[in-house]
Amino acid sequence: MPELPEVEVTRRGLAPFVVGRTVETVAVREARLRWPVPRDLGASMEGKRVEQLERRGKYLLWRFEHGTLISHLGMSGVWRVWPRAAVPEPQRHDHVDIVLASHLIRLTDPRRFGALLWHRAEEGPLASHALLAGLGIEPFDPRFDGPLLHRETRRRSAAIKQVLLAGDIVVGVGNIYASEALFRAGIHPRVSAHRLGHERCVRLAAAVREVLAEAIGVGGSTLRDFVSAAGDEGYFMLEAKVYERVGLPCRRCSAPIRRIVQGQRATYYCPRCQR
DNA sequence: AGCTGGTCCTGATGGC
DNA sequence: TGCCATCAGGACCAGC
Repeated sequence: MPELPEVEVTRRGLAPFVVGRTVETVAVREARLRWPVPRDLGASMEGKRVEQLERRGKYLLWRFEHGTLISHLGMSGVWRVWPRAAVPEPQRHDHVDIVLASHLIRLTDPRRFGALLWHRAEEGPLASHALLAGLGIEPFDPRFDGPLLHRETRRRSAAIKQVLLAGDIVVGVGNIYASEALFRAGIHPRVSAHRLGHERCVRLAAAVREVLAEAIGVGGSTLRDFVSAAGDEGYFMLEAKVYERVGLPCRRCSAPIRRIVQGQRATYYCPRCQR
């Protein structure tokens, strides 16, 4: 399940092969994703140079002068890089190939929760795109801190776990790292967001940043294998303190970790360390 | 077979 | 009454 760290590691892995390169051809062979991949994607990109590869939340943005390829990995999406001399036969869940001079970049997404859309520059600023406009602040933006989190949660009565996941205050916190960040901050996942005091918001903001940064570090250590990653290990995870550890002893206090369901999603926490 | 999950969408609810 | 922000639930999928 790609969370922000996976997307960021993907961005760093792809960038050397993509930025400053010109797209030769695009093949859309399985257009069914969350929304149909535009058939004329090739016409939009072929012969054009990728200026930058950026990330906003969990969206990966291929910036061209005249537009942007907006990509989301959903639940199971992976971008892989192949030398053109060694490209394997397309498989069932291979959706799109982007062919550059020396490498081919392939999007695979079995569950099809991902997205691949084209935004023309003349439509207006990318940040105003419907998918991006409502996103919260980046966790590594220096403006994201405890006071901001405190201010933004005053009107939110929902559980803090679900407010983190909503992504309209801070982006990039998925189901795994929401549990992990709350454990690190010592906050019970069911606490109403607006009940959190200033001090606890300071701790939670720091925990979110730390957990995500450490996870990027873990994924970053695999970057040297990014091209033709033979192991197909698209995802990675920080050593979980609570995630999927129901019944196991808390690594800090040994109390059994609990599993609850919030918004139809699993949450894990330590009943003694988190209040 | 039934359960899982990230995000968008829709429709309901709440506050003013 | 109306509006806006927030909230809850449903839908989308293949793989186990």
